[in-house]
Amino acid sequence: MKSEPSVYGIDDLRRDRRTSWGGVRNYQVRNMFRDDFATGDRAFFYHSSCEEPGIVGTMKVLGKAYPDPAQFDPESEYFDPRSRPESPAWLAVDVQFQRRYPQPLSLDVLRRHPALESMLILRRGNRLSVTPVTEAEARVLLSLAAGLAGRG
DNA sequence: GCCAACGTTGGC
DNA sequence: GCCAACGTTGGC
Repeated sequence: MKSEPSVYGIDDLRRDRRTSWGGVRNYQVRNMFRDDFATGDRAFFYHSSCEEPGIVGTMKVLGKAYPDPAQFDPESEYFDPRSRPESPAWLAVDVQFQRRYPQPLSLDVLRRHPALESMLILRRGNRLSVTPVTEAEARVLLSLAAGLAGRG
């Protein structure tokens, strides 16, 4: 799950302990929230548009997706006048802070790893702020992350 | 339903 | 700031 640290980063999540991951206005992501997210799922936190893009930690999904309240709030930048409460267009999920890596798993490192070659988030032109990670990819990422800790 | 124009994203 | 790449929009 991708976010710009200048907007909301891993340190913000660590401080808040948990947050509503909303404001996503993309139908593919909406569908993933709706169909693929389950309580207890784990997710990687990715920093984009920053000095060192990469995976900076992990979090846990706290429950099923629910209507993103911001879509009904005219004051919100995520307001969607076409959305109706009886058929909400956009969803959000609650996530809980789990871990912050001592240093980011940099985009460079991720790109160099053959086992991560087909990860969607690394694909050129990827537009999705939430992308699936396979079991095998997750294992590789977690072991790379474990390696980071040692270098402290 | 097509498709060009447009806006946004994100790495560099 | 640039630019490639994509999703969305809207005219037809």
